[in-house]
Amino acid sequence: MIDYAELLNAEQCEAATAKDGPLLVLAAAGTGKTRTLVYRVAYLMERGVDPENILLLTFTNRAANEMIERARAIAGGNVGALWSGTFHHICNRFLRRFCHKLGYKPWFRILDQDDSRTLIDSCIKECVKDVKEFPKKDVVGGWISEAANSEAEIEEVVEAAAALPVDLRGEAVEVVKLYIQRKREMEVMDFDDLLVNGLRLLTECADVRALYQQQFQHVLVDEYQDTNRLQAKIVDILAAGYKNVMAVGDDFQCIYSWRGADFKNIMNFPNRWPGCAIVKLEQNYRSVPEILSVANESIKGNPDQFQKTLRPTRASKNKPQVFFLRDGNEQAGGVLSMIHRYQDDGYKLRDMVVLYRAHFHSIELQLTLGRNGIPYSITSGISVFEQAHIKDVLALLQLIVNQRDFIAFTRLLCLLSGVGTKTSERLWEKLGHSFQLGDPVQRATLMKNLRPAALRQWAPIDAFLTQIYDQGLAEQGRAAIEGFCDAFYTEYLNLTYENADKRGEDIEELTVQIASAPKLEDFLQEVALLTNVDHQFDKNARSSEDKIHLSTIHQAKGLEWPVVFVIWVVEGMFPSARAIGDCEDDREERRLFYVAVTRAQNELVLMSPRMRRLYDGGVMPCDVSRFIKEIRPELMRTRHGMPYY
DNA sequence: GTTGGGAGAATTTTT
DNA sequence: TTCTCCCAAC
Repeated sequence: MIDYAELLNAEQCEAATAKDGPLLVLAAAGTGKTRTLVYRVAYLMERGVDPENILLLTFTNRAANEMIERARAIAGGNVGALWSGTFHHICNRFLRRFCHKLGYKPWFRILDQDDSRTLIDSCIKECVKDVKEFPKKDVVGGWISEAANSEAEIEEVVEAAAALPVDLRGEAVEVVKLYIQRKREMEVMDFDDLLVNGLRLLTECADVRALYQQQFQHVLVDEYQDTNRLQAKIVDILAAGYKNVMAVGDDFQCIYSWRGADFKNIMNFPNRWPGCAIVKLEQNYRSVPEILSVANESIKGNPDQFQKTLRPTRASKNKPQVFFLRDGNEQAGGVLSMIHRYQDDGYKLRDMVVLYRAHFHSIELQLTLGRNGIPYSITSGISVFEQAHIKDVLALLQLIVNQRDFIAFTRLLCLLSGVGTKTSERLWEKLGHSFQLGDPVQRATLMKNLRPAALRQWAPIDAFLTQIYDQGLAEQGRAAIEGFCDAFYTEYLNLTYENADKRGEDIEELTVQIASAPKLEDFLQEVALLTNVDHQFDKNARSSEDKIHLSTIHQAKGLEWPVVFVIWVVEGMFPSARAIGDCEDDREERRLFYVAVTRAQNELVLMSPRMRRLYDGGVMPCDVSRFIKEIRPELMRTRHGMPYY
């Protein structure tokens, strides 16, 4: 029997042991939100709820895994049987089982952003007369995603698009319709389709809806402030049966509205769920009072919020520091000397993090750290699984698993010199729109139609395919990758990339992961949904090396470190000029600043250079960020120039 | 049809 | 600086 009142504070305990019915937990930063959720799960299980009847929706897969592990430690048993993961992940799970009701095949593939943009590009080329004058694939992709996530018709979004001249609207709609058609033909879904179709399944198929409403006696949602319209609907439907829905979030930390997240979801939650109990968690266990003062003060100016004030529990320590520096290089030097100083104070590198608004803000710092032998890890912009060399290898596996995967086929064949998209299309026709790698007849057809140069490269691949299919090893993945690398890909890497060794290592790591996955098919289906955040922190947890971490603020969501640096706190970069645009709405940027500040436990260092060097060698002066100016000077220690060391 | 060179543009945040 | 796109040569 767990003594909740002993282990949790009064607020947390109230939330964790709340009686059935809708519940909104407003959990400010660092108030033990995860802890509360974990104990809620334990409490439900103690009360006899079967884990299979609990659904836990989280923002990253990593968060889900962490909660499961912690719950297992407390409640034991078969916690692993509970349903958990991101909305995309859970929808994927629904769809794998029931998508035939929407006319899909259960082996549909998930396109990652790169695949999806490539497909959009080919649609543009197909329907647009003057490609030069037409918006690029990323812009078009933005419309498509916006339409999906806000449940708008594509015509509306196109009409509202500022970047699009009126006379191109017709073509724009055509492009989007073709994209939708192509996805259907190829049996693929993009990220948004997972949510859209997941919701359709629940609204259009009464039996599926009833099944899951029956199953999920309790629905728990973490980071509810960052749900979008579709996600909120999904929650509402799933929880409609038992009405046991627990939404946990903090409107101060809504930082994904550009992706369709609408913090009105959390503001209106009590209206949508009458009789909803509300618990506020305001006792902060993470940060020293000096950091909380800065956090509270910085967020105060934003209107339309549930008023919450972080109450410190920790003893007083140092005030946050602000450094005004000359430029990015001096800033990097400043971070470096502060790192040394904190090491002298007994902090490890892994206790520290450097946060910034956008990935490219970290370039100088990476160089400086590298030159000075400070090991660092970084969650970069592209996911590990989105890098070209990984996708090349995965294409082979995808084709093994699904012989109709034209995207994978093209990717694979275009690796051969002398083969481009046209040739691959021609071959695909010749092969009858499918390519079974294990079929000697089809492979012979392929080889007959390859040019001599390409054929020379393909021959060793053919030989190794014969071998692994003879030995029945193809479906295992590991043998396939290793054979492919030996026969062709390692050499290709060496000829194509300077850092071929590093890429080779990535592939080896991938091989290990695939070998440890229960089923190749499942791994391939999930791989598009694994984020670099999931991957990065898994990897760090496994590694014993001591490294400082570099991250965007978005990716630092939900995490904490003893020492936090925030760099480039200057107007135009943070707040980002692009994010604010013309409408001068800086509320979300301010929330982002709040998130950055509240990651810190003991020490917070803000850095604000006076100028920025541009790529062409020019310089651009920078104003101090409004976020620094908004904080009363007496709350911080300020210094002009480099820190002493 | 493919490839590689050269010119040009441009730097948010991510499932 | 780095990536992307376009065009000209194979």
